[in-house]
Amino acid sequence: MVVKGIRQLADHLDISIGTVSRALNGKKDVNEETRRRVLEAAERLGYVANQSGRALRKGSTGVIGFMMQTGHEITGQGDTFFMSVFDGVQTVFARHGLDLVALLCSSEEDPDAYLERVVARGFADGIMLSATRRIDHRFALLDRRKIPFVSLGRSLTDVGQPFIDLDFEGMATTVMMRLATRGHRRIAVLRPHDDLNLGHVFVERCREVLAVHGLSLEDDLIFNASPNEAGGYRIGQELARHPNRPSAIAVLNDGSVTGLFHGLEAAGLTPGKDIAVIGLHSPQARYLSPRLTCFDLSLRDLGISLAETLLASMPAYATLYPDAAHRRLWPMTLIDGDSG
Amino acid sequence: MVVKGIRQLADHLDISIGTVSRALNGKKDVNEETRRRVLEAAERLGYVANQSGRALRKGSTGVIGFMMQTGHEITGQGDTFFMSVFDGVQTVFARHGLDLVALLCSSEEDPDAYLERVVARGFADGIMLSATRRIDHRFALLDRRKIPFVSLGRSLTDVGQPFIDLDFEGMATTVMMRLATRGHRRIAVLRPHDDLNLGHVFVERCREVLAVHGLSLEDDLIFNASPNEAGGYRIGQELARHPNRPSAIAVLNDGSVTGLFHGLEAAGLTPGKDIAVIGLHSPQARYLSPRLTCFDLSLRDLGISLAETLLASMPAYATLYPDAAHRRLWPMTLIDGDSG
DNA sequence: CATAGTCTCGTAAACGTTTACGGAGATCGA
DNA sequence: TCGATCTCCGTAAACGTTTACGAGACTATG
Repeated sequence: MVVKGIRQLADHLDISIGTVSRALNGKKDVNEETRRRVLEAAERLGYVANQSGRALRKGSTGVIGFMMQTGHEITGQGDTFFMSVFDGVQTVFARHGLDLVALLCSSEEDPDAYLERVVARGFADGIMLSATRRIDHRFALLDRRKIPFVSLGRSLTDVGQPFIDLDFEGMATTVMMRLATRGHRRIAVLRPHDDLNLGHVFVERCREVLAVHGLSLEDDLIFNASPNEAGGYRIGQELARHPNRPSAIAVLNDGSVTGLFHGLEAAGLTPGKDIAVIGLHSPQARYLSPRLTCFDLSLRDLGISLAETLLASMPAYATLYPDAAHRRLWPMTLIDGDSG
Repeated sequence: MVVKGIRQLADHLDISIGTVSRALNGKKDVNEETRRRVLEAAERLGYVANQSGRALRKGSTGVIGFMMQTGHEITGQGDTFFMSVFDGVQTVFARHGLDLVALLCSSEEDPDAYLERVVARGFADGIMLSATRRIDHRFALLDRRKIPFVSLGRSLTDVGQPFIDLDFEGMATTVMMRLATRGHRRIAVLRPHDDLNLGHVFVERCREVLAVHGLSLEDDLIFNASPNEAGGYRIGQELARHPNRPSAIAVLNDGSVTGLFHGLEAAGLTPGKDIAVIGLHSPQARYLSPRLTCFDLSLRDLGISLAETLLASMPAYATLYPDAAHRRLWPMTLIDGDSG
């Protein structure tokens, strides 16, 4: 048997709905014996408070939305990237009875309009943004709606909200120093869609680091490609027939590495020998040939930090996370491979 | 300026909230001029009906939940697999004002309890299941709660609900026939966690097909592994030192292929030469060395079909999809590669 | 015994929306 | 002119929950 409303549960117990509600919500002014009865009955009859009624009354939904865009391959993150981050986020949220859901915006719908709609509806108590663009209207939009949010990634158009981003500056420094000291003079960069912010941050820092070594990053060695295998393959081919071929390339597109290797090989070049390749973060790095030199980062921990940062900006939870990072660049450590 | 309730919007227009609501919802008994004014004002002031209030009154949320488990690598499908499916699902849902969200169940929470909680709360009007297990209590649970649902995958414990699953029988037939006629006598299978249903369906059909050729599938040639690179690597090593090594292997774990190749190579074996490898469906199939022989399937179309199937089982939409498939095995076509 | 305090519970209002119902005014036909 | 019909709109109830408020029954204290 399944009971449908608090009214039914209350009738069944011969108690008022007020007391039932208080018992279920752990309020103090309810007899322990009564509470036990209520809890037992709720468990046995499968009663769970209705989401809409509860949210309407409390003014909060207990839901946090992580916005993602389907179809489009835009982020450049690999297959299990988000699932690992989510797992970390959940660990934190579970402590507070919050639920994480992924808000899936179709490739046929305008992301800004989608987000505005979802937020205006009061669907979630907080929002997590990813795939942040250089010019990204979502920041101003969320700011106007006064909803707590955090972004996984930076933007030129942010509004002072908290964020966590990979430390692309640190990554650029590490990679360029390594390549320069190993004698590379012409270095290329492969980055995803130009609208995304991360590629710009990376390239900018690369230029600074290279300048110290008296080197520069040539414009014709900055490649954009879809963060998938086909994109990487195309660039591999392009590199091979480049009139003034670089001797190394830094790849921000995780999903492109396999394709890049293959594209190079198809053109007769051996990655790691004819051209050094350094990647960002690939779970399959150890299983490529040659083994990919790339970075290690704990995605689950990143998720935990992301969740804590968001909660710290929500009045109801702020005191619980007094020293959560407000804005943080997530450190990454290089792991040696055979590719560069 | 942003308006927060229908009351404010109504006051601003000097109209009753009833009329405003009717105007916004496209009811007929409202003057066209009035409707125009309401729509214009709502747009300008950024009013969108509150989710909780609307859902509470209407008894439906307009949300469909797709359940996924984070952390656990169990399905073997990556982010891009589901993102493609989601994109198809969305195209259908968008036509009806439905929203798809991914319900993310943490690896620390019991999936059955999680689903029960979400459904009992009335969070969604319909549910999509994936990563279906051989014995999967979620089917009975959803059946008991009388909520429309569809599963991407089969189970021994289903309850007659609609499903769509990959045609593992067809796949098994194609693969085994191909291998047998090419002279392979000892054939292995790599499948994900034993709890999942798909591996059993596949193996069963393999046995039947092989029997026709006077062959059998040896128990010690059926491998289980986590559907990731590490899992594949381990099996690669294991195959190499197998006392009676098979000459071919069918791999259901998409995420394991890279690792498998590497594991074999590390042990001195060349995939496609020393041992034939046929995969399931890998976006990077063309970019591996050797090129992976595997199957092609349109994930976006699968998503469309999945959505239509669900809607067909929901009273409110059933008449719109009179000939949606109730239970369907999704066809897959083999693409030649160099691996087997 | 009177009073104050404590514990427990019931009552009712409120959250924001949709919608059944009915009423006012306009139009129309006889 | 008078119903009848139609168009448009306002009123109020209902959805399921939480919670402020107050009341009744005890207990403690003097």
